[in-house]
Amino acid sequence: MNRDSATVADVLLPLALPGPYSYRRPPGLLLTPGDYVVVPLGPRQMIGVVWALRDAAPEGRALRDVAERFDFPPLAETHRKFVDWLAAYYLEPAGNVLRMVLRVPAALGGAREQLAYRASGTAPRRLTPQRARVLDVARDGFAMRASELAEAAGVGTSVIKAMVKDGALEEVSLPALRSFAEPDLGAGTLQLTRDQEQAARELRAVVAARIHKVVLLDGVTGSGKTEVYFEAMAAALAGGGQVLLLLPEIALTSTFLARVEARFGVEPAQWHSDLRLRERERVWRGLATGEARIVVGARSALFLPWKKLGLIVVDEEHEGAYKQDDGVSYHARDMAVLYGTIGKFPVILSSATPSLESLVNVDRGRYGLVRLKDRHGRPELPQISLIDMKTAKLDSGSWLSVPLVDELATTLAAGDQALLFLNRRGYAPLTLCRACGHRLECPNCAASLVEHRFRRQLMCHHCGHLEAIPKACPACQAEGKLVPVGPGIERLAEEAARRFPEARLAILSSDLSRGTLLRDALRQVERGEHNLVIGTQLVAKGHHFPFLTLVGVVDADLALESSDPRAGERTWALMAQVAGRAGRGDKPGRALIQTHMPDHPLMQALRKGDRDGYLNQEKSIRERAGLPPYGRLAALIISGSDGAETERFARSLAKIAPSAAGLTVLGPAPAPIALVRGRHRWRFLVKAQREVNLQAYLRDWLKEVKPKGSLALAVDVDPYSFL
DNA sequence: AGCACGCCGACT
DNA sequence: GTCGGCGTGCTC
Repeated sequence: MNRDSATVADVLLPLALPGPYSYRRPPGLLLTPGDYVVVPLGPRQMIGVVWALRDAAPEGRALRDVAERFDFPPLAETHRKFVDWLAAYYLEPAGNVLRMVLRVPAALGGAREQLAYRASGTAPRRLTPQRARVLDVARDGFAMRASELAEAAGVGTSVIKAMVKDGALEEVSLPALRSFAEPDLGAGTLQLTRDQEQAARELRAVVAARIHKVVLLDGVTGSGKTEVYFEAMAAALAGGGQVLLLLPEIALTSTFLARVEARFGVEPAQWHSDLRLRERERVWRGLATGEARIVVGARSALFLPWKKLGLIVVDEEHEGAYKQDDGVSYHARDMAVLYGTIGKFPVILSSATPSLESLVNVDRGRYGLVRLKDRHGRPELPQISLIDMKTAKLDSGSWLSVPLVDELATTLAAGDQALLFLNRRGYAPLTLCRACGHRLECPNCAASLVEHRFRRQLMCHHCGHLEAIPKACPACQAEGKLVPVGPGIERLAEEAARRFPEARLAILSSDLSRGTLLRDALRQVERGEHNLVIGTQLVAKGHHFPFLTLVGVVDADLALESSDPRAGERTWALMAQVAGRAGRGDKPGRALIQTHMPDHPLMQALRKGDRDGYLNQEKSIRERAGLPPYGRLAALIISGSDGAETERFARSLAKIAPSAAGLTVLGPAPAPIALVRGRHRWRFLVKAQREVNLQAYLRDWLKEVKPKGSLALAVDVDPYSFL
């Protein structure tokens, strides 16, 4: 395409439109695909990206002019393809995906010095409600730009201007954005074991070949995978590319970042949800210009405007948290692989408990495999013993069996650290009335309310609904008859404190509020300031507790009870990871697992440490059922505020489902939790053979469907959660 | 995502 | 009689 002669620019806007909109290129404005531009849309101006240039205008439509082009490096072609492919894969409008790229509003503004405002300490002459809100925001915050301040306070910028004039706000100029230093690849070269060196050599060779290839790096906790993929990162950086290290959000700790910094001699750019706006802006710009070379980030870092990515490492690749909604529901590991395919660069998937998907891709020869043994020659898992809860001694009102209590006592007496794992937040998952049997339920969801005793509230874990714990049963009005049923970690902590009054207890769950509180608590545990740790699954993820020698799993059956076909695989990973927390350099770890199903193949495999045996069995079950990774799935969720109407709509969809070879439509059926946030939910499951074009089928089926009123239809390609 | 247009309830 | 609630639909 001759760019100078092109008269029409197709501009993708960050909106759920069916495709790019066409604008006229004003003479004198040179454009190239990928340019960030401002275009008029209805009454307002919007930022978009030039997706294509053309010579001819479409028939019968008067085009409006591109208003402005930002003086900024264009979005790379690879990245634009990535947006298009991801959109097609998940049946999302491309504009919705672009929105995830353009999430940093001010980043295009320029690196110039910017004015910001903060409270001066003097009261304004007149204190209007608007001004009070601005002061509220400005007082405890950092200096903010006028627009940010206005938005945070919910006022117009004129209020800010007037307050500056009044002396209530003072003007400060924000320093220009800090620049990124060039990594020093020799800065922290690490002494590798022979095993690690061999693995690093293989990965370096893949990176040096500059081709697309996926390699699974499989090694137990403590085998030194991190040091090995650092070497691959160094090779990619040496080749001039940018590098992305993806981590589950929870594993993005300062400890981990410090390791990266030590190895590469520079502070890596980081990307996660707690980042301040200004830092976001800095990273976004740094990546687009190519100045920033390394990003350690959570899943949304994939959408940063990479100039030239040369390698993605996905740590903890099995982690289910990689599939979640950030506006668009995508699987970050799968999309990392897709990006590598488009950008023709390698992708490394690292895990101590690889996903079945990745292992099957290794079997098929599509992925390479690099396996690392434990540094100390220890087996993959610490010694695991099962406690059969059908026969074990258990005091009444207690959740810890006698053998587990004995082990805990021994461990604590020896001055070691122990961990009790229970994947359930709150005090009790269920509250019943002893008089009439009534169960306390969420008013918006078909789910029990969970008692949170520390907060003195009942909480719904599906919609966040909170209410006070009632004195009388809401059904029969009987007083003092409500009883908590079953344990959550708060109740477990109560028992632990009763049994071990001397222990220094730590309770870790996502209730600690995300972010800094939790990070602090984890650091205290790492330093050994607590000797008895009680936690939900977040303690299993990527944290190293150097003093821990005993792990007790209070209820291993919980995760197996779900209707999700990946339940077994997930439970294996969870148990292996929790158990893997135990043990340190000189002392072997031990894990005790309480279960009502000691004969279950999963439990037996855990006891024997037989990962491959268990996974082979799991593979054959999936293969026979045609489930992923041997077949493909998509879920269709129909929801609406009226139950009958929602069901009718779901059934009408079933009637128009086209029939196709190699593909089965199951449903509609009420979703496992049929009511969430006051919305009734029905679900289809589409099961297809691998070679069937599932997306094409879904597009064809749904092309003329327009949900009316409160009805909504959502498509989940490759579903992970079956809610 | 905004923003307008549009059709039904409570107010100066 | 109007103000305004948010459902529906459009924006090159």
